[in-house]
Amino acid sequence: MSQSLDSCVTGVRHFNRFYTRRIGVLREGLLDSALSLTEARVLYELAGGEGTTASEVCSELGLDAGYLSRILRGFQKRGWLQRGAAKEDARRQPLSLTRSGRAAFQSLNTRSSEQIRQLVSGLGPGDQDHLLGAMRTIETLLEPQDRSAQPYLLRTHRPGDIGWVVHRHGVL
Amino acid sequence: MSQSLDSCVTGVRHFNRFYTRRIGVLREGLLDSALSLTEARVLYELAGGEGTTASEVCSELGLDAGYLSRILRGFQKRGWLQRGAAKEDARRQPLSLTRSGRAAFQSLNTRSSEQIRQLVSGLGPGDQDHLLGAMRTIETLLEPQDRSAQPYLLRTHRPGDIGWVVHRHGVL
DNA sequence: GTAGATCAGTTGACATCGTCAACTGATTGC
DNA sequence: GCAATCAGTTGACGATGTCAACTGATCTAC
Repeated sequence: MSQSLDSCVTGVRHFNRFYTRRIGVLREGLLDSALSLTEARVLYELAGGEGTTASEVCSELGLDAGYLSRILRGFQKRGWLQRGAAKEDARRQPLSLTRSGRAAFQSLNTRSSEQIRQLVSGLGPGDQDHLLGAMRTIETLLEPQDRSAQPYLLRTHRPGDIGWVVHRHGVL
Repeated sequence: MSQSLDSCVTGVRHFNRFYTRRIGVLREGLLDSALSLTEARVLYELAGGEGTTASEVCSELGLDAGYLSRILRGFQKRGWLQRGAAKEDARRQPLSLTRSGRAAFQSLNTRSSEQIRQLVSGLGPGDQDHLLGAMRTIETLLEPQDRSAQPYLLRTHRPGDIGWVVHRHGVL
C-alpha cells in the first residue's frame, strides 16, 4: 500500500515533467507574440464575462491589483478595453472588450486551438477518445475535494440572530 | 470526424487549464523557498549527472549561457557547487554538487514528492491505478512520434485474428 | 448625519527573471 | 601563426511580478 503510493507519486511526477514540457513548448509559440501569459489569461477572462470588474478578475486569476491595473491600462491603450460608467457603485467599473479587443481574443483563441489541433490531429478518432477519456479521468480524480479546508461561509442572517445559520458550501 | 476533432481540441484545452492550475498551485508551495523554478531545474540537472559542463546544462534546459552562469555562481556562493579542474580542455569545467548541494537537492526532491503524495493520498489504491493508467495513456498518445521511422504499432497477430493485440511502443 | 473602517482601483518603488550583446581566455583548423 | 570558434563571464536592459502607500467612494456603527 505504501509501496503503491510511492510508485503513484513517482508516476505522477513523471507525468508532470512530461506534460509541462509538452505544453510549455506549445505555449512558446503563442507568447512570442505581444501577449504575456498573464495578459492572455486576463483577455480570456474579459472575453468570458462582459461587465466584470477589475477586482473580480483579480480574485479569479489570483493577480495583484496593481499589476492588473497596469495590464488593463495596456489593453486600453491598445484600444481593446472600454470601461463602462459605474452604476450604483462609482468604485467598480464594468469592463468590456471593444470590437477590436474581441478580435484580438479571437485571434489568440484560434491560434491556441490550432496548436492543440496540430497536437492531436495525428491521432485517429479512437485515440482521440482515449485521450479525452484519460483527461477526464484525471480531472475527476484530482478535482479538489478538500474537506479540511475552510469552506467559505454564507450567512443568511447576522451572527447572534435567532435562527442564524451558516451554510457551508464546500465542494466535497 | 471534423466535429469530433473540434471537441477533442476543446477537451484538451479544458484539461490544460485544469492541470496547469492544479500543478501551478503545487509549485507555489515549493518556490516560496529560496529557489526559482529554473534554479530547481538546474539543481536537478546537476544532481542527475555529476561532471557535466555548463554548456551541457545550457543546451539540455534551453537556458541562456549568461543566465546559467549567474545561477551557478549563486549555487557556488551557497556552497552547493564545486568546479573541478579542467582536464584536456581548460574552457569547460566539470560541475559537481558538494555534499551540501546534494542535501539541498534531496530536500527539494522530497518536498516535491511530499506535495504529490498529499495530492494523491486521498485516493484509494484503485483510483491511484486509474490515475496512473490515465497519465500513461496521455503520455503514450502525446509522445512525439517520428512517423517516418519504424511504425510504433507492433502486431503480435494479424488483424482479424482472434486475440489480435496491438502493443504501443512510444519512442524513448 | 458623521466618523471611521473598508473597498476598488491607481501609482511608485522595487525585486526577480530572463535576454542580448560584448567581452576574455582557450582551442581548433588551415 | 592567425583567424575562427568555443566555454564561460559580465553589463545593460526589458519584461514580469510584488509590495506598500495613496485617492476617492461606500458602508457601518453610533
